[in-house]
Amino acid sequence: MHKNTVIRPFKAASHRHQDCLDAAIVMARRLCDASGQRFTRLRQRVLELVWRSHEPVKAYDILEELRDEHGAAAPPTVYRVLDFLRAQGLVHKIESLNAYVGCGDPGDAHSGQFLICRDCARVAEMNDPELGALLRQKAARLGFEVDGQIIEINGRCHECLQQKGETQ
Amino acid sequence: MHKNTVIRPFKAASHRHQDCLDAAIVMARRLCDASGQRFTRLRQRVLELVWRSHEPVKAYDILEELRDEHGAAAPPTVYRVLDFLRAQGLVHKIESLNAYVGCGDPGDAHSGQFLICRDCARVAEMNDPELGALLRQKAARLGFEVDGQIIEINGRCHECLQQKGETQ
DNA sequence: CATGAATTGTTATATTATAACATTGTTTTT
DNA sequence: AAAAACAATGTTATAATATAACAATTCATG
Repeated sequence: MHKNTVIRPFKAASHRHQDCLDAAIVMARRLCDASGQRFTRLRQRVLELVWRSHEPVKAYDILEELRDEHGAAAPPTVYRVLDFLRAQGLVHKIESLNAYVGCGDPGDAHSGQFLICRDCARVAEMNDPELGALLRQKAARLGFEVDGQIIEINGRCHECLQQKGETQ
Repeated sequence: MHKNTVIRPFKAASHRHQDCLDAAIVMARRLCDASGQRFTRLRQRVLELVWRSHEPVKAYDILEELRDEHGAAAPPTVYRVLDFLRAQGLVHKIESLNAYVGCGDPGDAHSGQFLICRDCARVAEMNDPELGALLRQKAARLGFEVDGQIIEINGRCHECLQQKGETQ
């Protein structure tokens, strides 16, 4: 038995998303408590918004949402909280989209390996040690020492491939 | 004998960079001719600016340079040319930096695998088929079909690691 | 040299992100 | 509990990155 490398799968449309959200919040609170960080109302709310779905969320969408429910709110509010959540490993940035997703396995520090479906826009996360190891190995051949990597894979998820099969 | 996967190496400080530049321009002209695209003066100038060094170049830096030498020039001018050069495979975008680098092997369509030195800011490019294959394999396990990937590796290049050893 | 297509110019604006400083809230010390 | 120290958030302004929409120009080609 080995650890599953898919730490944030493509979930069936029927899944109970509230469970994803709840789990993320519980875990976040636990990690912040453990590391002496404050999991404030604002930070929780932003994390909830990032976890609103399995699609990446834009900073300004979060901002708009906050404005609706919370009055003021300006860009720094959102970016600061996102920076905090990223520093805690609770959220990843998808660089190629300028958007953010909840981490599928916070607590285990990692850079993330993302699968981005071009049809449904959902994002899955892997954390495959073989991939990381191979990358480090290839880099090491050039004398390059790896700190972290950005891996974002574009394509089509299983579900969308099936639907495509049906209609075409 | 196998094809070298390092298609844009970290060059020694002493290398004749003019050769890099010349080679890029010659190759670009050849490829554009072959595919019936026009390698205009503007396109050549932007490509030269991207190849000004082995560090990624920002769109607005190119814009400023164009303004100095060419009068007008507005953002769309630069972005359009960059889009053209990317479409021809002559230039890659480094997503995590919002910056652009010349492709080390134009003509061979690929997404690129970049090594980014956090000390000297230079970028090397690999195109390792094993990496691509492993990624596709891992993705395929989830039923995911890969179109392209973004791989950007942060760390320290050989040269900077050595210098670090000297001074610390 | 007229025409149509591609390229570039121009103006305006959208999107993403940070700097700098003020205020509020929370913990710690006294 | 008051004061000090620190962390978090609010506020205002602006920087950095990118695109939309339409006009003018250039260029191959008939």
